[in-house]
Amino acid sequence: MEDGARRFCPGMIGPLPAPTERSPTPSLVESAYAALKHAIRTNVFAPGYQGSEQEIAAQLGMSRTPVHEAIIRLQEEGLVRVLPRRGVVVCALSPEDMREIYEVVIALESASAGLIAAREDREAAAATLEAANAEMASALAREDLVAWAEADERFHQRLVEGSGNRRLARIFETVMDQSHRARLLTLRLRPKPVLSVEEHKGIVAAIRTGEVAAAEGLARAHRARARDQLLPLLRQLGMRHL
Amino acid sequence: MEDGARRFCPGMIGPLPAPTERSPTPSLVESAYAALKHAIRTNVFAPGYQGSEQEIAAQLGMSRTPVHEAIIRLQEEGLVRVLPRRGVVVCALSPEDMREIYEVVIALESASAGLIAAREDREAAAATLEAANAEMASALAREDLVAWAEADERFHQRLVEGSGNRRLARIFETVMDQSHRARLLTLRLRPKPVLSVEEHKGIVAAIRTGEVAAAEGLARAHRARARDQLLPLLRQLGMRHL
DNA sequence: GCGCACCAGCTTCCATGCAAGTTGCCATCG
DNA sequence: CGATGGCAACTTGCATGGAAGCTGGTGCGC
Repeated sequence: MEDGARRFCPGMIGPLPAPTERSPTPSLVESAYAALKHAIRTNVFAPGYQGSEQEIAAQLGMSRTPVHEAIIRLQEEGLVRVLPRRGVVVCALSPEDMREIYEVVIALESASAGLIAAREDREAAAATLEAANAEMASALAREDLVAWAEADERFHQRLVEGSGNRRLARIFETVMDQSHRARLLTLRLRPKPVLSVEEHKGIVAAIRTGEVAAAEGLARAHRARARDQLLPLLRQLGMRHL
Repeated sequence: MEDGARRFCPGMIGPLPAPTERSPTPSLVESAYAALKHAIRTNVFAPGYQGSEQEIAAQLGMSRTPVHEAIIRLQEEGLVRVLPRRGVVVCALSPEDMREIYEVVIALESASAGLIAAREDREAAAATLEAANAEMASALAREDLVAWAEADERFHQRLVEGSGNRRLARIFETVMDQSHRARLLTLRLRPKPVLSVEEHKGIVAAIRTGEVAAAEGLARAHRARARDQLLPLLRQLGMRHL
């Protein structure tokens, strides 16, 4: 931040989060990965953005190698694509992509809800879900859409983490990373999400009573409704991608 | 294979598939990735195997860089782990891991079966599924367990590909790669898989008639039974991992 | 005999250089 | 004026060398 000569250009990632901090030696690859992912998630690198590793490396103050390796990871996660000898581009999402993502999310979340409902210690998970849901209600009452979205993300994150299945949670996280931008951008285009809190309550209730099938069904219905609300909106807006 | 001077050593991957072939320039990274993945899947690199990039690079006849990048991809897929400054080790699977994998597979496959059953062109998918199932029956009649396993893999692969959801199929493939070894090694320990063909027929029938819920339920039940057959076996054998 | 500090060897991490391939511009020709 | 050939700039692919760090063994002290 204090590196005087550095000019801000469109698409600037900024220097490394904390170059001089005493963290447990995060490797440069790790830093580049985190910075790039953050830049993509927050739309600093918009979909379709095309840049060279050289240029990104310069912005991050490191050489091409760690940037190259970070990009390989991001490509594996479906966030960017490397065009050989042409540069790296940030992947855009078509409505078709969003449909795919919703189908995967529905499968994972409903399975997770069922798994939690079948656990002995389901009450603990239910409590943390309820807390996140309360934050959503509070944010909605304050008309704070950003806080609502963050709490909603927390609710769903805890829903999959509560399953006790790390693989499932990791896959979910990857898919959600892909669609983060889309949710962010449509946040203010959608009708106010008043139904979510109630539907979440239903899921939590089914988990509490150990009704596996009900928990699965409600989790699925919740996402299906959200999908049916979002997809027509995207198509209607003629969003070819993003 | 004919490259005379090359000696076979334990854990030898073999030289690149076809060093002089006129393929459309598969990059060295791609070659290394494919070779390593194959070596892991076929147990040439057994779980727990620990080696250095240098050594692998020498076996593949390339420098460290492409090997390093291939390993990053494999790590992202959960097949290996890089211990900084210590080398790379092939991940082992605990019974716990297998439980996780089955849960994810059940979620993805049942969703996929439902999606196919809801498609207009479900008959085409049903036909290819039926063909794979016939190969399974034939192999079983010949007592050819390896052929049976290959056909079974094809059936399930087509089941997820038929969903028309590329992300779902890719995730499924990654998870199946992780568990390929385990299936391979327990193939001869399990009772003969006589039920599979019949259960597959049930799934295909439900798809044909467009019974979404039935297709989902049967796909789930099929994998759940396989899991309940395999997991106790693994624990019973005291398999701490693999 | 036992424990601890040190050191040698090995490993990945990262920077850099060269090579190969693609793009787009520009001069040249029809 | 339009089309085409070639060249220059820029890109990633890959090799290699130095730096930093972990491990395991060795020798010293107790």
